[in-house]
Amino acid sequence: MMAICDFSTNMNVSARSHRPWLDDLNLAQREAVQALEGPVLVLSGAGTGKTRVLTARLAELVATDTAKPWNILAVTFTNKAAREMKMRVANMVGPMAEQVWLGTFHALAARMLRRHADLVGLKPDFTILDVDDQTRLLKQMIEAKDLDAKRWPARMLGGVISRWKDRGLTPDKVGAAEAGDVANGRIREIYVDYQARLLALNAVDFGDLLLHVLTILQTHPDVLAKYQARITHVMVDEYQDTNVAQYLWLRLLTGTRHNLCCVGDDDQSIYGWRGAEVGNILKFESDFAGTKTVRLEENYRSTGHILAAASAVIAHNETRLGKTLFTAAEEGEKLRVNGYWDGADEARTVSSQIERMMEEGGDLSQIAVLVRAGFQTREFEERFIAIGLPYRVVGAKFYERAEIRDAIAYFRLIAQPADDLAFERIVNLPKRGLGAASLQAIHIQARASQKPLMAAAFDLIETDELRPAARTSLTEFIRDVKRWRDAVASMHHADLAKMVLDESGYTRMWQVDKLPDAEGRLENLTELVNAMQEFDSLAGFLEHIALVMDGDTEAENGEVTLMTLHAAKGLEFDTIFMPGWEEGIFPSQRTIDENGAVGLEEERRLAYVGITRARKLVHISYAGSRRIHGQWQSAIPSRFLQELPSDSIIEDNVQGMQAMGGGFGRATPAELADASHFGGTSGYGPGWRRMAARQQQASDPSFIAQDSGTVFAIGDRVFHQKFGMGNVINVDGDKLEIAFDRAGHKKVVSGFVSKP
DNA sequence: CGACTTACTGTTTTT
DNA sequence: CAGTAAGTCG
Repeated sequence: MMAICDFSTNMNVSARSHRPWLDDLNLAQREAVQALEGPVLVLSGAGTGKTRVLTARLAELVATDTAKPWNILAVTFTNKAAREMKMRVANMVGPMAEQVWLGTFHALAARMLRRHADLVGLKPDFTILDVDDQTRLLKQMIEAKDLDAKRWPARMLGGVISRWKDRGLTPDKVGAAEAGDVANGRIREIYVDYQARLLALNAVDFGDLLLHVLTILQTHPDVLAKYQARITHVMVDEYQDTNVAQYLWLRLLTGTRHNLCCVGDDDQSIYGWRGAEVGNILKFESDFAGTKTVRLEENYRSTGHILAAASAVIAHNETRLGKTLFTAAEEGEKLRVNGYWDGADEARTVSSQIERMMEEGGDLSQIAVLVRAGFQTREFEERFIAIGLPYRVVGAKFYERAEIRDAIAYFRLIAQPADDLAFERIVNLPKRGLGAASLQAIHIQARASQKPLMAAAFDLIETDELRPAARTSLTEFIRDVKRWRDAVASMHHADLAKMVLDESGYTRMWQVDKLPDAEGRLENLTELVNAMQEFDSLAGFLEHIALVMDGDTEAENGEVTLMTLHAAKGLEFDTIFMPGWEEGIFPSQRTIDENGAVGLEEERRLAYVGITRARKLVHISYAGSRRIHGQWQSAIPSRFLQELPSDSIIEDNVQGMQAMGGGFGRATPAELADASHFGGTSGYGPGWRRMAARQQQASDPSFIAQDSGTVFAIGDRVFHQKFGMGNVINVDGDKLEIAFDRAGHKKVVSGFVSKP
């Protein structure tokens, strides 16, 4: 600690002083850390100490006085990564770290754009729209253009436009061929209008943050020159995930100096569908002459078998730069590969395995279940709830919940009077008797007077355009908003937020709501208000939520983590479970349909990412049949299973899977597709029989007899081993929905509760 | 205008 | 199956 303080006050001699971040680096890491000038590409495989290299290099730049902190631009993709880097650098070089331009692409771009907003026709207080706003805006345009909204859903068109923005294409740069026949060839026209509409709203979408800055840098040499003068050294994390716009942005800022250090792993590029361009990392060396390439190949995370498995799988990809991971660690346990009868069987067995690990003194927070798609978490959640296993789902996005977005719309309307989208969202929420007709009238007024909806509404209530009831209601609404707006200056924004939610009737709307999740929504609102305390202004808070969509993902102790493979990137656990390795699910059928071989390779990288998350133990599994969209379907084990090296895995076919003829390797797809293969020797009946039994139970809405003979009804007082006392608020088959006194609302299988 | 019914459609999602 | 979006009726 002393050394750090010392150092921060005495940095000029530091080049020769002890630099602790250089200790314990391996040769390759040290090489990367000390290559301070010119283009540097660090290819860092999973678990090779990438973050360490990045932060050490940043410290080294400052310590050797190669660059002043304020000359350094360090870019990450996630706020989490930015936060971590900031913290670690601060630990190394002290408070100077504050001076580094460090943040996510979007946060840095937003900062630049606010500074130069006028150059692209925006005001500095522009609103950052999220995908939802974007979609609603496009929907309006599609309707206005008389396009078939079914054939051309707003979400899809939004996707097309976003991909263009990812590639740095403003409407004028989109080629005719590019547009193809999307929206009957009118997609460019929509793009043009959409951009105009955003400008009129003084709003930008995520893609615009970068695109506008790009435009500014390209068309205003003076502005560009200022940035280039200030930024002498650039560092980029997760370079394999950059899109073309980000690449162009980096190129412009790097100027002719080319002091650019990019760290990434082409084998972990899993965001291609979101516009990430693996090509960026693949062509780095030819892009920047004289590139020094450093490969980090020593893995400090996983055992030999895990590494061997991951390497074998990823070796099946054609398009890669190629790295050979190695470790000094021992071989460790072989990967377990299990086949199960169906999804429920899989969830049940995985849960038991976790329970057993717990009994043997394992740590739940060191276990993660990684799935391909979000919907797959459900089966596990239900099982975890049933046996009372504590878990958390990563990626349940707090700020995307309807009630949070509604509340934020209120705040936005207060902070940004011209925010038409916010106005539309809440003008009739809670119901104020302002339906489609009233909104229509406001829209007409707004268009005629070229004013925002709020201002137009104000004009409208002076006329007798509206029906008396609507007029009174709207007058009241406007009066309220004005009053809240006046209170901004005199109140703390968190208090104001609470007041707004109460006075608008929004809180009451949920209080009187009888749906079981209403209570949870109210809790979320309270949490939102609490979260606002942390910020020093309403505007600051709104900027934060626009750019930071990750809620509190703080890992708590004693919980199994349940998440998608995408969400797992960058994390590590002792034990990883990867269920659902079946054709169609993983690799995803849709990715293959849409992107063919390229898509398949991205899926394979996902498998690589998943396996390499584990330090000690990997459990991979698949089910013989699965219910998808309510239909039972037989499944074929994933092709990735065959790519696992037989020396590093143990096929542990359990529970009646002997009928599979020795496992996934030898059974032909045709054999596997025939569900009867699974049924023969299994102790479980055929799927349809269990289904039928379940449906019969479910048909009686309020009562159900359990094995124990206990009958539960709505209103019953019950006891659960893990959650304590509660009241039954809903009965659905053998699933009870219970309002626990202390643990909140949970779904519980009736066998796990008893009447006191 | 709003409550209710029927049809449809289901990935991944750092910001 | 289950959640949503559009459509219909009072």
